[in-house]
Order: sequence, then C-alpha cells, then structure tokens
Amino acid sequence: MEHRIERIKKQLHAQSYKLTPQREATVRVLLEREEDHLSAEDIYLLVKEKAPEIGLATVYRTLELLSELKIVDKINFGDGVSRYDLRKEGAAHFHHHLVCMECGTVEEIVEDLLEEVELIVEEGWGFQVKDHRLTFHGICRDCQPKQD
Amino acid sequence: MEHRIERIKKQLHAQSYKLTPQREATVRVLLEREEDHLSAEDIYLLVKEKAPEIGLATVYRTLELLSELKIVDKINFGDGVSRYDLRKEGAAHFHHHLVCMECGTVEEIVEDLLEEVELIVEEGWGFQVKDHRLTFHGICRDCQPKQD
DNA sequence: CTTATTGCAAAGCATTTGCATCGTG
DNA sequence: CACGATGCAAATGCTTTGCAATAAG
Repeated sequence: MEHRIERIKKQLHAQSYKLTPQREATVRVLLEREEDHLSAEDIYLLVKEKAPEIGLATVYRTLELLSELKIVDKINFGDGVSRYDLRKEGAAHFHHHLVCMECGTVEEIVEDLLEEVELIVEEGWGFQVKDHRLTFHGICRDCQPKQD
Repeated sequence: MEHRIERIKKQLHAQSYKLTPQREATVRVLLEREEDHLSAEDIYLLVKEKAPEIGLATVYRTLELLSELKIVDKINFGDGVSRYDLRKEGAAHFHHHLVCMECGTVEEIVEDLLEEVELIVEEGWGFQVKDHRLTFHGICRDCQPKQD
C-alpha cells in the first residue's frame, strides 16, 4: 500500500504535479476500496472522513488528473454517473466487468481474454487497438438460483 | 425501410404504445442515419426538419421508449453524451465499436467475435451473459499514416 | 371518448469553472 | 517565494419532469 502510494507520488512528480494531502487522501480511498466502482460523490464522502475540508471539485480535479496519468480508468455503466477504477499494477490493458442485471453487483475480470479478438480486429479492420472496454450484462452466480 | 417501420409499429402496438407522427419521424431519422451514432440533440435537430413542432423532451421520451423495447441501444463513448444506435435486424447481441482516438470516427463491427469469450465467462465465472458492450479505442486505418 | 402523448418551461443532477486564497516544493 | 492547488459558489450542459393542452386508437 505505502509502496503503491510512493509509486504514484513518483508518477506525479515526473510530470511536476504535487502530491497534496487531498490527492493522497483520494488515492488512499481508491486503494482501500479497490474492488469497488465508486462514483466521484462516493469518493468525496469517503475522503471527507480523512480530510473533512476537502471540496468536491478537488476530488473531480484529482480524478481527472489520475485519469490522464492512466492511474485510474473512468467507466460508465449506463446510469448517469462516472465511476473510477484503479488500474491493476502493471496491467497492459483495462480489465473487464460483469454487471449483474439483478442485484447490480460489478465483478472484475483481470484476465485478458481479448488477445485473439484484437488480432482479428487489427487484421480484418486495419484498426490499431490501443485499449478496450468490455462489459458483460447478465445474471451473476448468486442471483441465478433466484431465477426460476 | 417501410418494412422496418411497420415492424416497429407492431412492436409498439404489442405493448399498447401508439406510433405518433413524432415517434415515426424519430424512427425515420434513426433508420436514415443508421451508420451514425447520434446524440439526442443531433436527433432532435434532424427530426425538426421533418416535424418542426417537435420538442426535445419528446425525442428523449421516444428514445427511452425505443431503448426499453430494445429497438435502439444507448451507448456512451466517454464524452458526457448518450448516443443512440439502432439494433441490427435480428441481431442477438449488440454490435461492437471501434473509436478512433485521432479523428473520433466510430466504426461498427457486426460480427459477434465474443462467442468464445462468453463461454469462458459463463463457465469460469458462473455468470449468465445476456448482453455485452465492447469498444476498442485506437487508431483507424485512415489515421495510421498520419502517425509519427 | 378515453387515455396516452406532446410541448413548454422549470427542475434536477453530475460535472466544470472562476477566482481569491493557501501551501507545497 | 512563485506558482500550482484548493474551496466555495456559481455556471454549465445533458436529461427529466410537471402540467395543461392535444390527438391517437
């Protein structure tokens, strides 16, 4: 955890950005809740517990900054809200998501799974793939018994 | 084209919705611009050419209705705007998109390509896949020579 | 005829921005 | 100490809603 904060601090400094207490608090929340897919508002409320003076605008600005540096990815599951997801360490690609249509839970898939599909797209469409977004909508394991 | 309008009319009636002139004009715009990925505002302006009295709210309401009936899909490429995309006739799944990071063009992929990945997800994660969203971000064929 | 649908304007949200102030490097 | 970063409040922009008027089946 401290190790990852250090890393991020270096990434910021490399672009001559500062790691302010507000930014650090925000990053800590993201690290602690890595499994979740928090909205800016969610993050704001959690950061406020550590640093009560923080403003929502700062959280937005920090998240935008972290997005630029590819430390977090901004995703959108179709409700009107953006969610922010920490990149896995050393991950070349963004990971995938399983959204349950029943209970709303979001599961993550870290495995690539798309290598072959990307090859097909590069060769068949002449499109040079840089990144991807893949989300499956369906029924998660826990909700399936409830289905008849 | 008329055939597809008829089909949609039937789908509406099946749920006891009416095919008003405003709704028909909206559907016609979607059919005419099937390749594009129009925002509600875009659609509104185009519908206005056919039916100048229409209100933006009606366009939103119509698009929401068509979404419910799975006639269109609502997508979001990360700018703050929702875009609306007509489902291909008889397509079991939503089609994929290639978004060019250079020129912003959006290309469509009608081929499934995910059959195998979905199998892996169903078996490995116990997740019953109902639908998917797949978007690749990268450089399209036309923009590649312009690179470096 | 009845009830869904419309248009307009106002309201609602998530996100962004202006600006004076503050604090990091 | 300079300049980037912050907090607040106001502004923005997309989308939704309330309501009286209208029209489809």
